[in-house]
Amino acid sequence: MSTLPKTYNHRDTEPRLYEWWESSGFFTPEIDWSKKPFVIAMPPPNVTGALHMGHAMFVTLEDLMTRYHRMKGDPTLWLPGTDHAGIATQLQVEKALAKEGKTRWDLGREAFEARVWAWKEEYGGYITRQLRRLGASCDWTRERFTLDEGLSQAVLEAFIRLHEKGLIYRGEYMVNWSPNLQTAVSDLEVEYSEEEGILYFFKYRLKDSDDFIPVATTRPETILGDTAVAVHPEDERYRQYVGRTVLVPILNREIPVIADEYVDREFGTGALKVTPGHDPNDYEIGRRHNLPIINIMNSDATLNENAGPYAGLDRFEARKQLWADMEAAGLTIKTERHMQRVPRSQRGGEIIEPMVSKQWFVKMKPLAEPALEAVRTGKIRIIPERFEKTYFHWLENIRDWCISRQLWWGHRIPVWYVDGNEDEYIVARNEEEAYAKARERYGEHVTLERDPDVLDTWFSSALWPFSTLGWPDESAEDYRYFYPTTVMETGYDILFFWVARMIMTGLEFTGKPPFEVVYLHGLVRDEHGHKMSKTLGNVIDPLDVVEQYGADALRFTLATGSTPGQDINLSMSRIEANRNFSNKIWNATRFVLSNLERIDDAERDALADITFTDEEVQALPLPERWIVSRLHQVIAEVTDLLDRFYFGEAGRTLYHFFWNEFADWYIEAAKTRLYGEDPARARMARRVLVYVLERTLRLLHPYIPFVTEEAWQHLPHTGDTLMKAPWPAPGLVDEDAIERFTAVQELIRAIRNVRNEYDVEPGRRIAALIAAGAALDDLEAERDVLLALARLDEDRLEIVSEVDEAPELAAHVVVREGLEAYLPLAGMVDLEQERARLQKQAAELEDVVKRHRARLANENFVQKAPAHIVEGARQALADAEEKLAKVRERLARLGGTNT
RNA sequence: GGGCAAGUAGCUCAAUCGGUUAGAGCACUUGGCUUACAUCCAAGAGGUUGGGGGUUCGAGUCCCUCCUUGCCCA
Repeated sequence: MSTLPKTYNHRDTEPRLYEWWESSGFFTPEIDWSKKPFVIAMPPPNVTGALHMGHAMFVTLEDLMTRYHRMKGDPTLWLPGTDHAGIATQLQVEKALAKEGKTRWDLGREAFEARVWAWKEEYGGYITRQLRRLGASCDWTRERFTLDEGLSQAVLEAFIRLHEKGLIYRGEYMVNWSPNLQTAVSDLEVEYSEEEGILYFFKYRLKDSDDFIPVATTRPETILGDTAVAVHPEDERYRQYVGRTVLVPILNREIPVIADEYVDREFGTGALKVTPGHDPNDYEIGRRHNLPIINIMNSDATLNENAGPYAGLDRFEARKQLWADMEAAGLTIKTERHMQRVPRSQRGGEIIEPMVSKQWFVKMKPLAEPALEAVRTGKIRIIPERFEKTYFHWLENIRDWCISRQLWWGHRIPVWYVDGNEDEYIVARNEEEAYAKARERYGEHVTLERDPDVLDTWFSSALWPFSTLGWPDESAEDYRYFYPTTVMETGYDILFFWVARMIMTGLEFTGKPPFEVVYLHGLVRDEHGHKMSKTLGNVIDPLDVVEQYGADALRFTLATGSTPGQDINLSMSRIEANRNFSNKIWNATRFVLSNLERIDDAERDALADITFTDEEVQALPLPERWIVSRLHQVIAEVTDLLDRFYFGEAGRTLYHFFWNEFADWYIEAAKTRLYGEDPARARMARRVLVYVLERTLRLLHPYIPFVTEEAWQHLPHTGDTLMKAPWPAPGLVDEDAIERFTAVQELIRAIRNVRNEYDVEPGRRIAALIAAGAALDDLEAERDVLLALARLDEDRLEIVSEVDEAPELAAHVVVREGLEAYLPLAGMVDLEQERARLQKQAAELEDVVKRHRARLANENFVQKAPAHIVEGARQALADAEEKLAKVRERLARLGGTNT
């Protein structure tokens, strides 16, 4: 033991233990068909991403659940993996190529894909190694990647089945176009920001007239794609123009004036230009009125030939030019500053252009219905509950999902076009099958060309809980045993992106909800609630924290510092405090070990698998009966809290128990036995120390796996690893012992308090006369504890049932009914000071008495409140009255005015 | 415009879906290296729970309203 360092060293310990756990196969569950497994599918991080606090958060919570259930004896699988992250990864590789002065087009599709795979091989291990540093006890032998052979099969199967059901279709619709990425993105991948822009007012001149309709727009370049001007049917100002023809500025194309109720008469001029090709609302209007759609933009957001003289210009350049030309032509009216919602790409941040384009979509309504039902009926429970509302609202208003992406990195859409005709196509599992089908339908000489697009990454993620377990092979053992999974734990920010879609696909393809519980955690923010961002420079790197304070400290902070669905502001001081907690555990263990150094083998063996029967607990002295009972209470409490997903509360309960009860009180009390004369008592104390410590390590292990395992390995134990030690079973709780030891604690605290108030040096032993009342036997028996913890003088400690003649020059404390102490602090007690002290106390007690009297005087309270509450109030009142009487009595004796 | 959340000690957070002295950690004050730990120990101070109104015997907790901040959706 003397070899154990004074401070716990997480830097050496954590990697060493992790390597040992993993190489020992502790993370891999054993399939036992007689038991229901506990399963979590890890939210797959981007394969080439870097670890951030969000990952640390999910590792903390999922590992906590995983370790807890594993110790409870459930076959537990936490299945890890990574996501190919189409856009993000492709961008990274394109960036690397750019440094060589190349684009993906220079390489060609095949070479580029090879390049991305090489990139994945090189950097793909980073993130998973980082997850290991946090202590993630997931089963790496089952690690999956969304582009794996198996998962790709699942994607194919899902696409084909949805297509066969008519739930996948291809069509030309308004989509969100990212000019930077040159791909369509889904509605969810667009964010709207409030920004100041300019509202441009201009004239729509009528054909064959000098008259004009004033129109306002935020995007003048779209004028070139206008196919109508719309006014409200009841708008007196413009009614006369409905049905007439106006001329598109500069182009002089003829377009109609139409009436539509959509038009907001209050906005701008009350007349709306309609660009069905480049605005979602206008697109709808266009459909209602059968307006032609003119696309004026190329995929890189330069204008195309439909823009006439502006063809080839960038969208913003064209805006300037066109406006200048219109000014010259006298068609402009004015410009105004204007707050507008700008659609920006969730990824790159560039302005998204609404554009009509041919894409693949999933029809969502039929999928959404069962998903709504599953949550409504409670087959899936969302924690915290309030997110159910958000979930319902989104699914009830769901729109079709654009799943095609004009990228090269991802699952290629399994569609082949026939003889260059995009309207004729074959859906197949591979080219061979596609040709076979095509030949059957179109004859021997058919040629096929595969759709160049890939699927949205979320399409494959949506299948994650079952694709990772072997689906579509429903006979796969893993699929049969581990599916459906138990808990889906992730951030609330991807409730729509991911969780809802998993539920929809799970129900659609497996007929079962993919999990029972959705547990949503909040975002990790900086100390003052700001979102961590590189530009703000407030990013806290989990790896730095792990290096400085240890993974345990970070985990405990994340686990206890938040409630579900609530953002957490991560404070370094809290992490430091939790690092200190690890150290506390370490040192308590060192203390216990130091007392096991000289014991014989028989005793050591007996300590290895220690339990206490109810009879044994009852036979223990008071402090031991107290701490063991408290341990048993804590076991029951923490187990219950964990089962109800109250991870923060359970963690805090353990922290408090370990530090403020076990370390601060029991260890101190145990010293009187360990250093005393009686070897049997010392042996008894060792048993209790080891028992309580070992069980508490088990309870804490899911939170702080490293320090607990390391400590446990040094203690006498059975089994290889704490990871697999059984979750502690509750035992006898002696409420009476808890109550009586609490009285002892109160007495000691009261004496300490007086010592402090009178500035007695901590080392000095003082005399005491204790009127113990009902506590007489306990105090007699635990005289040593009293002496040690209150620092009393052995020769001048008198414990009696009642005091007849109270000493004059002594500080007086009333602990509770019948329990008082007189401390004749030789030469230190000043009567004036003592009177003042007691008077202050009396005043406080009077307050308490008054409050309880008032409550009990209330008829309604006594009648309506539950009996135990009323009884509690009566008890509290009696208590306070008794104490007050004693204090007053003492005051009277000291000759103080009894105020 | 609609929805949701948050507002509690100087700071960061709790308070287990109504029960009475609102708890921690950090910071602060006083005193201590007491043979596990100064990453420590003992004692202490610090709150009208954002404002106002209501329901109730009883409200941080439920209802209404207003203010501030953040998020989601249109």
